[in-house]
Amino acid sequence: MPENNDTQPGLTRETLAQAALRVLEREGLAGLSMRKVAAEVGVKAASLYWHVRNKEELLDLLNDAIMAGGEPPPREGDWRGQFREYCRRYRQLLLSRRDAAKVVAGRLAPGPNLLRLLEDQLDRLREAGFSNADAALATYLLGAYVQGFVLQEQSPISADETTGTSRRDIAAAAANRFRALPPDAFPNLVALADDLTEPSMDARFAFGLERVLDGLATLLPPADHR
Amino acid sequence: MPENNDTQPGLTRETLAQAALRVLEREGLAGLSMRKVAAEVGVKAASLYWHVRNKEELLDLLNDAIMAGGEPPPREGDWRGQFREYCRRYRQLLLSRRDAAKVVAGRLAPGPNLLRLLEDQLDRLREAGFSNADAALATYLLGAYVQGFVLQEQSPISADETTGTSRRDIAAAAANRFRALPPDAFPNLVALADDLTEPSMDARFAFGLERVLDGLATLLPPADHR
DNA sequence: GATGGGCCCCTAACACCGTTAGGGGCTGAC
DNA sequence: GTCAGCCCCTAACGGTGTTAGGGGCCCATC
Repeated sequence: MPENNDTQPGLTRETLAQAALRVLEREGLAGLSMRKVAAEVGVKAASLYWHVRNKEELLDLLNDAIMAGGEPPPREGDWRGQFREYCRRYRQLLLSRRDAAKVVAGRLAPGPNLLRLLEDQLDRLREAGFSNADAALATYLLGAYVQGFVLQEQSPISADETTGTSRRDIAAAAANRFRALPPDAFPNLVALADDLTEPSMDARFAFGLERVLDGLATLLPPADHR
Repeated sequence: MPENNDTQPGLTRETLAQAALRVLEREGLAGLSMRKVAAEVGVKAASLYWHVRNKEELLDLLNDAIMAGGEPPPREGDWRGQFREYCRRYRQLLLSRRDAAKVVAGRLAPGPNLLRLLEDQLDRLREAGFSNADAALATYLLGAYVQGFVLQEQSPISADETTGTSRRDIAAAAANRFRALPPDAFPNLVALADDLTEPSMDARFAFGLERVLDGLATLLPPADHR
């Protein structure tokens, strides 16, 4: 009653996924419950089990709904620029949805939208000159890095938008925590407190991304490195 | 009563962390509840809140208890061999504990054991010739990759030891799923089905790891690359 | 010796969770 | 008219994190 009743078919798995997405944005992953998703579509919790085997399956739908926002970058320039942009977009996609990294992270079952992106990546990697085996393994590497990075980035402590503490403040606080360690036991953490905390998340991500791309470049004949 | 009552102090945060570790091994992260951890130390759930602010804090303790098993590799050979072994050990540490990746993944708060390992890594990276800034960023990169990888590796679908399905079987099943896709929409997934599913997890991890190490090597003057 | 205060655990309860059993309308086909 | 199917409901089960309030026990202080 309080929410949507769109077209005739009443309740689709697609409608459910969209509702789950809205609940996720509003309440976070911990607050996403069957009852809330049901209420979002104007229905009681038990009714969801007609459309979905269990919550895990709903999370699979949610996962695919998140990946639906993924748009491959334009196919121009060298492979390196394309994949830099690819990873940049993937990170932004995850950051744009609350707790998206946690939803996507442990989920092996690839939905249609992930398959679409995977297919496109493989095509570009092969065209760039990578062997079939290297192309396949490269997609795993890129996915693991981006997901692992955003998972840390999106962790609750660094993403509290509630309080007025800016990113500069929490970085400074972290630096002070490093500096306060016993210098004889942790000389490097004390000395590098600024280096560890000062770079922005964008800079940290870009650093790792360039290293990964460098590493992939060594698989190509030297002429194609860029 | 059913379980431990060791030394005098009765119940320490350390004792609690060890109990949580045992419950995690037995029931998995989803089955780890305050009540079960309490029962493991012979106490009722509400009593835990004397020692711990909430479940999140208990998970921080658990996180540190997992990281306590991390042992830095011997300090011999070139930096590259040392960090290859470092990441190999980190992966094995996470794999050795049920759901360890999920526990460790989103957790920013570094416990003493993580600080100890971080300190050691920074020391080796600086000694290898990396700048302070590069050393700091390199630790983030290595952590993100290993955690991201093991998180996928340890995901429930790939880690069902209950059924008798061997790893070969589930790999073959995944390959068949790729091959069954419409070939005009997913030509690369169909063509590379074997390349995507055949490599063992060890091989996939090693591939990505070598790429990351290659990428880090480019930051050093060419003489020090190995 | 009595008294108080910290420590540490308890019972009871609250609101919420995922999931299942069983039932009831409503629609379209035969 | 009847039957099957779809789709939703109420009610309940056992489990969850967390809090309120209370009660022993030990040790220091008056």
